Amino acid sequence: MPLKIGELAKRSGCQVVTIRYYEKEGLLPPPERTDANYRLYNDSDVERLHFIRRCRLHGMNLAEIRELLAFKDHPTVSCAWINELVEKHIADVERQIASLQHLKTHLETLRHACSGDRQQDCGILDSLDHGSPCACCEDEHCALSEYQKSTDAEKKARVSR
Amino acid sequence: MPLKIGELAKRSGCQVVTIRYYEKEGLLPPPERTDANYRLYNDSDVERLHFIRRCRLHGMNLAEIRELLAFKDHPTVSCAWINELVEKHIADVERQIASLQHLKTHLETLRHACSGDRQQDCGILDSLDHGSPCACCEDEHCALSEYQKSTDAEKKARVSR
DNA sequence: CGTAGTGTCTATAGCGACTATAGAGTCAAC
DNA sequence: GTTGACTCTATAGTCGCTATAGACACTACG
Repeated sequence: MPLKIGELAKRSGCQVVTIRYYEKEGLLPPPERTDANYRLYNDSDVERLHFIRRCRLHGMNLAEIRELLAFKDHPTVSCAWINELVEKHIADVERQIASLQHLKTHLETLRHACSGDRQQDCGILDSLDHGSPCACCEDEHCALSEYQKSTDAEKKARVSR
Repeated sequence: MPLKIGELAKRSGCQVVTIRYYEKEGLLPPPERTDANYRLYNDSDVERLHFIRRCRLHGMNLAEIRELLAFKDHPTVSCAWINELVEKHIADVERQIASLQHLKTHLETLRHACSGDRQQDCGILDSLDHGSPCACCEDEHCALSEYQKSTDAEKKARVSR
């Protein structure tokens, strides 16, 4: 018994609009329709959507998922590249963690820079104004500025809600 | 001696278009102009832009930076809320780190799921198809799905390049 | 039978912080 | 005078959704 889009949304934990969006983006095939033009999904659609959501949870972007789906549909070559994809994501995640940990030490330095309750000469503002965030940031290879650069890749592999 | 926009970009490490964007967004005041309508920046603009970039590096979004700048320009109230802002960012960053570390364990499980070199029955694809990513994700409070939710806030405080 | 409430449809615009592109003007050096 | 680097404005694109508007479909209740 086929599902309407709302039921599929409930089962997959994503929103109705997101399902339609995946269809528009070519990740889900155009489903059958009722006489009233309502979308009808079958078991293979349910599985495909779950696959997509799992991939998103693993930080993959839609282009990568499209590739994986194409391979699933027509596994013509070796899957070695999938290993590489996963390795790449692990490396990405490690880089993000390192950057965030560094960022955290910076923020903690900031936190102790001001006692609060001041109308002027707030130590935090001073620090944001003049201080280099920490000694390591004096040189070119500050992890915090690396963090900036890393976010492009990061942005592309983001899951929201 | 005032700077043209390209020189300011070099000094601040951000791009020309980004500077114009900050002006459009009201973070930088409209600068003076040459007869040829080129923007001219003075020392206080340089400082202000550095302040903005440092804040961005600390993961603050443009709305927060606008608030900080307004306070810097007219420090009429206590700066206690700045401490709160920093605390909030630390908590955010901690949440992001936890989510990413969890994501990493998931990806590492995936990595060992397939030896590669297969045309069919790739273990990684199987795992993405059917497996729940890890035992902890069987219940409702999986950190990985928390990761999904956290990214809204995260997205708002992102620095790219 | 009407109607209220929910679900679905399409199309379009908005989010955040930029980034890219087009087409035109400016300036310095050769 | 012409090449190349720089600047200007205005507009559209990025990513993965999310929100909105206006219309149609379906079900339950009186």
